[in-house]
Amino acid sequence: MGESIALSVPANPKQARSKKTKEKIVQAAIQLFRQRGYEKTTSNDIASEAGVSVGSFYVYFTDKRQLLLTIFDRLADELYKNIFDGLKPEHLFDSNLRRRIKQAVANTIIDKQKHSGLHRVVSELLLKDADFAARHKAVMVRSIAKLQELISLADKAGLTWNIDVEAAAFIVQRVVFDVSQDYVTGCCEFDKERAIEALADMIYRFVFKPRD
Amino acid sequence: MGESIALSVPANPKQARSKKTKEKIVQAAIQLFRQRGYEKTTSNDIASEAGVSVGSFYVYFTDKRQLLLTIFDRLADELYKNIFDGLKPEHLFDSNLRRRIKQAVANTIIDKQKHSGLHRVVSELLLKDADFAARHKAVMVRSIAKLQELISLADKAGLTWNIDVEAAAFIVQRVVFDVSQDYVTGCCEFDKERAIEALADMIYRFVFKPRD
Amino acid sequence: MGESIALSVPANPKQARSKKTKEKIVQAAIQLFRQRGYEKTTSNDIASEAGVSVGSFYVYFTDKRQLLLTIFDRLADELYKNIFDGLKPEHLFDSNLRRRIKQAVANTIIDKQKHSGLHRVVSELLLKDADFAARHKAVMVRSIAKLQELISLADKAGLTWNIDVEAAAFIVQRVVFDVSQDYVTGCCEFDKERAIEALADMIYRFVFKPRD
Amino acid sequence: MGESIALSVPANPKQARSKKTKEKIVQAAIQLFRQRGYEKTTSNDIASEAGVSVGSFYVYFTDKRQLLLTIFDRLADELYKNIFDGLKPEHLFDSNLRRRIKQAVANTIIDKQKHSGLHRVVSELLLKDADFAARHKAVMVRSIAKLQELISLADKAGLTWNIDVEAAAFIVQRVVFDVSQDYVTGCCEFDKERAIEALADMIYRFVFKPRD
DNA sequence: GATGAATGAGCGTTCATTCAT
DNA sequence: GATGAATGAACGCTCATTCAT
Repeated sequence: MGESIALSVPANPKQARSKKTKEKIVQAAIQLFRQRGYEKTTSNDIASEAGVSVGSFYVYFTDKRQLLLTIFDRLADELYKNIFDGLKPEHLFDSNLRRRIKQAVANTIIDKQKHSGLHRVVSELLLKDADFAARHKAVMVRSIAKLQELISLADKAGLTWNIDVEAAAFIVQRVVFDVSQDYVTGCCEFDKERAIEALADMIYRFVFKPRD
Repeated sequence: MGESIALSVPANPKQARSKKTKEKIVQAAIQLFRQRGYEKTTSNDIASEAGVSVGSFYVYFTDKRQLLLTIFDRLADELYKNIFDGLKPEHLFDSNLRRRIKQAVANTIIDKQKHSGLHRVVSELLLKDADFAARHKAVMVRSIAKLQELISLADKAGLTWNIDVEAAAFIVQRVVFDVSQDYVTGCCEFDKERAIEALADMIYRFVFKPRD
Repeated sequence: MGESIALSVPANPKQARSKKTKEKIVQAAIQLFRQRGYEKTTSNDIASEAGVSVGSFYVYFTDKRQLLLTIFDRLADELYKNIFDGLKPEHLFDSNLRRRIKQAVANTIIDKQKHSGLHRVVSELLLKDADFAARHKAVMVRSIAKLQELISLADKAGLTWNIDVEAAAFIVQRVVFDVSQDYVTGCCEFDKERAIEALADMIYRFVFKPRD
Repeated sequence: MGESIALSVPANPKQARSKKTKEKIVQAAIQLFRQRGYEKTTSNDIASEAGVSVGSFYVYFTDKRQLLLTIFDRLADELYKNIFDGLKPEHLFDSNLRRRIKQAVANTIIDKQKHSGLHRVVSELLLKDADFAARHKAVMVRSIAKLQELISLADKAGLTWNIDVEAAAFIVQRVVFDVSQDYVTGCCEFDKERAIEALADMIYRFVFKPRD
């Protein structure tokens, strides 16, 4: 068809080139950040790895930090969705709630690992960069609030132990995110499948009374 | 006694002065690391804060990194003791096991907070420095092994659910250390007392069957 | 007439377009130089302000410097005319010679102020660029020669004190150009009208004997 | 004498070395600024010319600009003194007032030439750096005020023409400083002695009525 | 001719480290 | 041992200029 020909000949070939270059830089950055961390990766390194000049780097990004800040927001959104899309209020009454919890835990770990290099780098900045820390905190607070909503519902439905709902939401969120992060930092190695199982068990037994 | 004489009149006054200088440097480093983090603290800053010359700094330490490595080892040992000194095999059969667990959790958080600045700094390096990462991992592995020993005992005594002992040890250790670390990085703020309570509950319910 | 046809239908429309593009660049350069000075105006800025590509900039000008050099020549010619068109040998015997002098002084100051931004920029380069300095010097020398011619005539006609004609020409030229430049650089602020009056008085009393 | 021995063995040889290094940098800066101007002289160039490392440059000066700012203040003070130390109110009634004026003019030119390279460089910055411009303006204003004081006195004593005292002070100051600056920028070359003579004549005839 | 993405030498600056005193 | 002036490699970043389209 004529249309497919039109698609294969982009309106503006220059913009396509730009996009490609930008992507080359992003990919090079991800790779180097993964290998060396944020600080030890220089903008010259990134450009060189991407096969472009330093000048090009600064055409597309104001600096190293801004590159990462942008990526961070994307990551955070994706992660949030991956976790909570499979964890709706109605699921609380499912017979397979436990499996759902396990799935949410697994999703968190899997998602973090998928972008392992970036999560490492982000956490490197979290400790030094107030902006990163603030954004990260906001994401955590949002997740905790979401969990609290769910647990609170379960609580009202008499599904849970007599617990401190706020504290439970806080702890559960921390526990899942932190262990996921551990798999990212590589600070410990334990069979992922068994760890997920244990984590899900722990959360389930902590919050919910045994059913039937 | 000869010993007390030796202590009050050091055989070598120079060595005493050395030790004092070294300690001044360490203390200055701790203070500055706490305030500014590792990267933003220069060796000149440390020397200047300690009231010694940069030259002296390099007499006692090969570099900034080695100084931190030393500090790290001290920290790790102290933390390990604080946690496990109150958690012996015999405690498993105590009626107040739960309180013991809570105490161990509290100890971890308190200890980390006591040296909050340093833990931050160490975690800054963990992500970039293989040596730090390795030492840190070793400490984690050691803690996990210790926990596994305890849980295994409990398991054999029929105190626990039918659980994956290894996975449980791993998860419990991660959970406690990570949440403690969260209080260090300031990534989230929740009333410590309630968090400790929740964490202890979670661990207890996860591992142990309800008693009578 | 053929001429009017030629004007309304240019032989080569491309050349007309070229000229227009070139002029757009020149105007953009003038505006930006005025606002930011020479160094702080990049060639990318100029092209962008002119609404053309950097590439086009380099089609019409070898570089930023050459652009300014062109502008400089225009400026210098215009200034020279403004001053000396009202100062002819025959005016020396006019009864209103003093008014003529005042007018020449005023013209110099007014002309410089009209292109104030550009004169600033030119003087920025004068100190660093030998070519600019040389051209500027040539203009000065030409002005001094013109003045010397006039003063020499007056001298021969017995209108002046017994003065060093060459030195007088030199000083008078410097004085007028320099004070004009002061109003350009904004290094001092004094009511222009009174300054012009004073300057004219000074020159008149210096060179000419009182008349009648 | 013991004292001379003490003097030849400075209390702190390190401070002497520092001072020497700093001076080497200043001298190198002056030389290079002279040759290439401010912008074209890099801090690396200065360090290299001074035979020290870039690091040393930044030990003694926060940056290139601060180096020049410091020097500027010194220059300005010295110049002010050189001019006005020989031009006191009482001199107005001297029979050799004209010689005094000539001397002040000569001092200005000579002083500027003595530090010719620096004055060039300062004037380079005057056009781009608000701080420099402001400081320079302040010096000019101070000089004009001083001159106005003198001319005003002469005016009250009936020594002058019926002139606009403020305008006269302004113009005289500008004229002298600007012509001096011309000798610094090298924008014109005329025998200095004759130029000074002419300038002094001009000022004298402009302000003062002929004396007997 | 016109475009604008790409270039890369070179800038100002920092700081871990050395070494003459 | 102690000092601190000196070092210089290496960083992040700019911008005049080129050249494939």
